[in-house]
Amino acid sequence: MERIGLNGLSYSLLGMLAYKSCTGYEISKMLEVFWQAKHSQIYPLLIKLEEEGYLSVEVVPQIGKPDKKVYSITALGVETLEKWIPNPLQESIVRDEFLAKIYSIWLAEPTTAVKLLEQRCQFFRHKVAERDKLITQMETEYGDELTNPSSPHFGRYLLFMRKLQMEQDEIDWCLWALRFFYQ
Amino acid sequence: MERIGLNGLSYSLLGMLAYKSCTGYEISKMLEVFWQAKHSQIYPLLIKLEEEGYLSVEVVPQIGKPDKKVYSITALGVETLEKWIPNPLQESIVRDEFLAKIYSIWLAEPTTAVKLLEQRCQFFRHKVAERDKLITQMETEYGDELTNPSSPHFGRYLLFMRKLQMEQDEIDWCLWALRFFYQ
DNA sequence: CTTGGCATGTAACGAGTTACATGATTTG
DNA sequence: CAAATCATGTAACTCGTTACATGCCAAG
Repeated sequence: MERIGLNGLSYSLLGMLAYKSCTGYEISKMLEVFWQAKHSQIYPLLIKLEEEGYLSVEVVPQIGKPDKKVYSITALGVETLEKWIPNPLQESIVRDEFLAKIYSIWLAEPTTAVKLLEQRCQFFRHKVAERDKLITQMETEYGDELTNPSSPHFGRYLLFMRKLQMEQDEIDWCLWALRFFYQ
Repeated sequence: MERIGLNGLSYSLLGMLAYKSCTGYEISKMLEVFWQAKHSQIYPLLIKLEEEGYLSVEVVPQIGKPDKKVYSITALGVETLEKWIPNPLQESIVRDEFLAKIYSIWLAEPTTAVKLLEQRCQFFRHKVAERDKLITQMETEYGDELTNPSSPHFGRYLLFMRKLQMEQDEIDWCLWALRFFYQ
């Protein structure tokens, strides 16, 4: 089963840049939503995608800061993205130490187990709060555009709502699991 | 930030073997729940963990099939697992091509977009059905043990319920997203 | 005056996938 | 008779992380 074309990270970068032009630095901050990668992987890949014609680059000199390289997607890049969407879906990759710990939680002291669950709950409460703020911002800024399937904001909106739901769900489950320790 | 001790996959293997002894082949089938890995990664790691004293191994000759190696966790293995649980949580790794496609979905034809969402929905319906069957099986087999925090079945139960919820949620979200294409 | 943010890159290493290799039994 | 299941392993490769490298500015 040979993988043709680009890899998942490349498509993610193209997708981000189709929404708007930005620097590698900005991408590395925003990419966390669906494909976390470190800058050491992103920068070389942007260079490669630019060399292959999927992206164009403009160097913006700055004072007091290093120059920045603003990448934009090319016509070839957009075409490549569009062709990728109907391709068969790869199974998603999830590697979650927390779930691994849950599997072994019967070995832990109840206090340790409770701490683990409460920690996770706390973590996701913060996530939900942040996400909520972002979504409200988007709603006031773009309104009806968000639910229009051909607006560039649509995909972003769907994704953010999905993440919010995931995070709220994680909290619900933690609270459900904690009940077994209090009775 | 140096990582001490074993890696996530190693702990996952120890966790599985703490529940019950099994072969690398069996592990590779069950591991999908929280840490997918191919047999080519699992077999060498089991050998390494055995050499380091976390596991013991018994070779079971078989007729008509290759001999199998049944691994069991040692006292050192259990101790190591127990110490790992209270350690600070690593952030979970999610790399999901589907979410990346959602981000770029505004570029696709509506029919392509709808197909993508329906495919995903279908895929998770199957998952839910399978998971449901497994959970019902566990419930009839182990009953109250499932909700007892010190039973070996407890972690497994929590995990399976979490996965079920995740899968049902994915369906709900797909249906929600599909609505924007029908009006 | 130190921590964090902005901004980009390379080198060495560890983690994970794909393909190669073998071989009997059962099921369609 | 082909495909799937059981069962284990190695080699070559790609992907991803950690650490190294640089340097200015703003805030506490």
